[in-house]
Formats: sequence, structure tokens, C-alpha cells
Amino acid sequence: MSPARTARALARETITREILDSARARLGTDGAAALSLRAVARDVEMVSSAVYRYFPSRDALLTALLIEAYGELGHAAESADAGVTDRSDTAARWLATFRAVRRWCVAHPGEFGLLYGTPVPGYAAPRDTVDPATRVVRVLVRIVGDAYAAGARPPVVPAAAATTGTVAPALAFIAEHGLMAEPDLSDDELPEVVRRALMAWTALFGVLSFELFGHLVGSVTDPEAWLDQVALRLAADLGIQA
Amino acid sequence: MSPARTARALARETITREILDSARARLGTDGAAALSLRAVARDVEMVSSAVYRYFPSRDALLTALLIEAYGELGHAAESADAGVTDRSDTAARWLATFRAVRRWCVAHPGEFGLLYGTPVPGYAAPRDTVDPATRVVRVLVRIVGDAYAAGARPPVVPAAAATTGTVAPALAFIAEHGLMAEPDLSDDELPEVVRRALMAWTALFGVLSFELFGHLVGSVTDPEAWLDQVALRLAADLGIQA
DNA sequence: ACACAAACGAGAGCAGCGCTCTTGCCAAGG
DNA sequence: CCTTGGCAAGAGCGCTGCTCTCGTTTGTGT
Repeated sequence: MSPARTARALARETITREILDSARARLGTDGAAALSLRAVARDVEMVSSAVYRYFPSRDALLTALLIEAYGELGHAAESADAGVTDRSDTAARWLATFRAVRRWCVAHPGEFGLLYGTPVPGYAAPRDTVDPATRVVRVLVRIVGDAYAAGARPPVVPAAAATTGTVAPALAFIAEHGLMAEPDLSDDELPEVVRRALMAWTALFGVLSFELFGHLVGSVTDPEAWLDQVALRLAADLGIQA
Repeated sequence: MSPARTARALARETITREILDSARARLGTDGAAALSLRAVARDVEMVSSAVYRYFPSRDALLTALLIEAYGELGHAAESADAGVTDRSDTAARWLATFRAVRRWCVAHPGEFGLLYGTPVPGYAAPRDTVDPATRVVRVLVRIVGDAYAAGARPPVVPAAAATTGTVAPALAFIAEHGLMAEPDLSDDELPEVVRRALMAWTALFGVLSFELFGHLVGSVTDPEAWLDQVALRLAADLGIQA
């Protein structure tokens, strides 16, 4: 892809990396909305206008950070799930994924704010970011699907089934992206699996957002243990067990 | 409290109200982080420095907006719960509260971003905001507590009870704030009620945050119906029913 | 009724921001 | 060798939050 590694190309690569690293560092201290291109320019000891040789605008820099962060978070979730050798132990895969997602988010609060916080006013995420953004929920769908395929079911069939006939949210999701690896599910089970996994991902995100944005300061003393409790509660409500 | 309603005090009240309204309008269009004091000054046709007569800083203006928004959201939740005449129909109270919270958040996305989005970099919410911020979860705690007191229980007692011995999150919450109205619960049930309600509030927030911040665009077609499904699912998992 | 103090609006000014444009330098390729 | 193009630097535009000063208006105690 780059056969002619000229000195100029190499320098460009290095400086681009430096800019991204400085931007991510400032993301953690100042927040995404207040990310100052001039500040990162000072960090890498350049004049602000010189940075525009590498990123045409502040939004382009944000997009690069966005894609990088989504990739890291998705990779953390996927490798955590893949790290459980006993693939039938869906409960262990579930908990490992939850913990890995939290670990990355807690380690990178600035990037978390960029990904899931208030959208930057004038900025709209390009199409390139929607696919890496769905990697975490795809892992959860896969785990729930595996558990369902292995016979796991929620403890009770609730009365909520009455509403599934009127509306079918979360179905365009699975229709558009082929994110199921387990075809051993009936047409009735598949939407329910997707719905449940999406709800669980939403709940996981809610816990992390509350923790990282400081909404649990007075109520939860140990956020790590709290997330474990939420993960186990969701797993129990989904019928996932070893 | 103010027997001498001088013309100046009246004018101050009116102009303060105008500033707050303009700020809330700009909150919806520009976002909380980009809220410009100069812009609201132009809206109310004043010089920027004149606004400082009413709010000593941009942070103080944000705090005023924060308290006002928390109050409105809390009032929406409380009045929705109180609007259900049959107090024993905890399922109806549950759903009404969820819908009211969503209605307010969807109607005020800018305020939602201020309350629950990325924290404004240099800004730290003062102590005055923690109490109004807990009004929604207090409503949920009360509903779950009423349901439990009436005999409702989760369908299964899950294995997650093993972890409750090691850590006790969400207990300082109920210890510090006296937010229970139902004393008909044992010492074992009380923490579980608080935990469950806090998890439900977290899940509700996650759904709203995903919807308002645009993370459901490709996956959920009807957010209103989706929130109903989540509410019913949570109620079923909690054992809440009419 | 008068005077003093507080509150107020307006304006200038400071430092910082994103971004654009121009200028001059230096490496890469024909 | 010499032209092309990437590169850093600087000036400049309009914007931001905030501070200070100035002259005016308003409320109040004597």
C-alpha cells in the first residue's frame, strides 16, 4: 500500500499520530466540545495553521478520533467475548463483555464523552462511523442468540408480547445489518433476541454514562461492583446462565 | 417576601426571565457547551456586559438553567405518577411516569443535553442541584416500593443475590435521602427495591440518551413505542402488574 | 426635599478560539 | 537542473467569556 516510504510520508505519518494522541489527551482533560485545535497545535509545538495540513478542519479531527475510539471499544468487547474459551458459558461471556466495555470507558472518559455524550453542535458523524459504532451491541446480540439457541429462555413470558404486534422496533436493525451468527433461531425468537440485547446494551450504556458523567456520586459507592450487579441482573432476567 | 415591588425589582424579574428563556431557546439549537452569553445578550437586545448584572458568569446562568430543568423534569415525573387515581395500579403509574419523563425530554432536548450530556468542561454543578436531580428516581423508588408492599415480587429470585453481600451500592442513597414513603418493607427488601428502581431509572435514561443523541437512528424506527416496550419489560422483570 | 448609594446599560479592551489567506522554504520527481 | 507541491509560519477576521470604566437612572435614609 505504501511502497515508497519516503521521508516525507514517514514524517506525515508520525506527526499525524502525534496530533491524534495529543487530541485524545486533551479530550480527557477539556472534553470533546472544548477540544481546541490551537491547544493540540501547541502540544505538538506547531503553529495552529500547520495542523490544517493534516486535518482539514476540527470536525475532521473529531471524526478521526471518533472512528479510532469506536474501533477500540468494539475491539475490547469482541476480544473479551472471544477470550472466554467455553463458548457455551454465555453467562461468563456476558459478564466479561460488560466488564471489558466498562474498563475501556473508565480508562478513556474523554473518548466516551465524544462517542456517547452531547453531540457537538455543528458536527454530524459521517456514515463511516455507524458500522464501528454497532460492534458492541453486535457482541451482545451474539451472546444472547447463543444462549437462546442453547435453550435459555427468560424465566417468564411476560405480557409485553401484546405490544410486539403493533410495532416492530429494532427490526430494521437486524434487517439492515446481518449481525447474527446463530441461525438456529425461529423467526419469532430472532426479533426478541435483538430487542433484549439492545435493551441490555442501553442499560449498560446508562450505567456507564451515569458513572462517568457523575450522576452516581451520592448513590453508588462502588461503580465497578454496581456494574457487575446490573450485568448479573440483566443476565438473570434474560435467562442467561452457565 | 417582597412587599415593596419597586419598578426596578419588577424589571429585573422580567429581564431575568427573558434571559433564561432566550438561553433555553439557544440551548436547543446550539447545545449546552456552545451556549454563548453574547448570543443571548443579542436576543434580549442588550450589550453582553449588561447580562452580567443578572448572572455573574456563564456558569451561573448554566446553574440556573440546570435547576429549572431538573425541577420541570421532576415535576413531570411526580405529577404523572400522582395523576393515576388508582394508586394500587402500580403498572399504570410505572408506564405513566416513563412516558412523562420521555415526553419532557423529547420536548426539551437542549435541556436534556445540559442535564445528562457531557459535562461542560470547566463547570461543576453546585450542591443545590443534587436534590432536584433525584426527584425522578425517587418516584420510581416509590412505585416499586408500593408494588413490593402490595406483594409484587420479581418472577424468580436470581442468583445475583450472592453479590449483594460483598458490596452494597445504592444504599448510601436511601440512607442519606429519606426517599421512601412506604415503611411496610423489611430491611432485606428495602435495598433491593432501591437497587431495582435505580437500575430501571438508568435503563430509562439510556433509552432517552440514545434516542435524543441519535444513537438509535438505524436500529429503532419508533422511539416512543420502543420506550413503552422497555418500560413494560422492566415492569415485567420487576413483577409489577396491575 | 435633598443627597447619597446602589443598580444599571453601554462601550472599550484583553486573551483565546476556529478558520482562511499569503508568504517563503525545502524535499521529491521529471 | 528545475519545476511542482507539501510544509511551517504569520497575519488577520469574527467570534467567545470576562473585566473595567463611564454616565445615567432608581430607590432610600435623613
